[in-house]
Amino acid sequence: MNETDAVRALGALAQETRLHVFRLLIAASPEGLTPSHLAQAVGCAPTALSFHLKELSHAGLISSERDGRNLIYRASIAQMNSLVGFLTAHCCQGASCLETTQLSCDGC
Amino acid sequence: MNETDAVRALGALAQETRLHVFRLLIAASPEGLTPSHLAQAVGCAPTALSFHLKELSHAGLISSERDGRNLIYRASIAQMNSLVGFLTAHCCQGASCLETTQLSCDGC
DNA sequence: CCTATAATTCAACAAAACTTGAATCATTGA
DNA sequence: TCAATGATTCAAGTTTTGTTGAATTATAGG
Repeated sequence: MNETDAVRALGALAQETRLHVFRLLIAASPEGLTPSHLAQAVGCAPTALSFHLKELSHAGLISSERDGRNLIYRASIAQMNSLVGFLTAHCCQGASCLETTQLSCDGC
Repeated sequence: MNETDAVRALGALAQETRLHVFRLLIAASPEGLTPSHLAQAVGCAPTALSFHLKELSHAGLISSERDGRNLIYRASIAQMNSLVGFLTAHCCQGASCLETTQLSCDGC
């Protein structure tokens, strides 16, 4: 994760609908959710949801897989860990800070 | 930290100049840096820097203190910890995830 | 093959964020 | 008190984001 990737990831999360979607996907890990389910859960039009899913996906924070007529979106825990690591690195020049550990999930 | 606060904090960090500034302030914790120093370090006009510092400040990610003619800006480690905690909460419904620890600094 | 469902893409518009230069405020020191 | 320095505010214009409805792609099932 570099500064450019971090800005993109942060920008992807810095929007009410997208943050809501992402947190639903985090909570629904590792099964994932379909766009129809997400659209209903966050109360937004399918077109708008697609736009937001693309933003999250482009930032590497979610991925998708087709299952028949449905798509299944899942949160990318690894990317989230990279982002958190990037944000908390080098505090106090490393002199007096404990580093954070990362999320470690069965099946994520 | 709630969803609204998180969107504001993420939005504050989701911009190249501001992320750069914030990371400089994290690395310079707990001493902090002046706007002149930051403007020179990130290569931006004083007016633009003021705008960005206000965004970060409004999001609670930094704070400032006057020292003569200078202001000294510092990163707010506590707010950063809250944000990271909010982002990583409820993964896998808590079923199979290790939580992250927080930054713990002497003097931050 | 045709229809229905799930989801996306596209183009147009509306809203929010960013940059710039000029003006203003606060502090220091002559 | 006046000039100089550090920093912010304001108003403008530009750019980037987000929303909407219509059209399009992909898949399943009759």
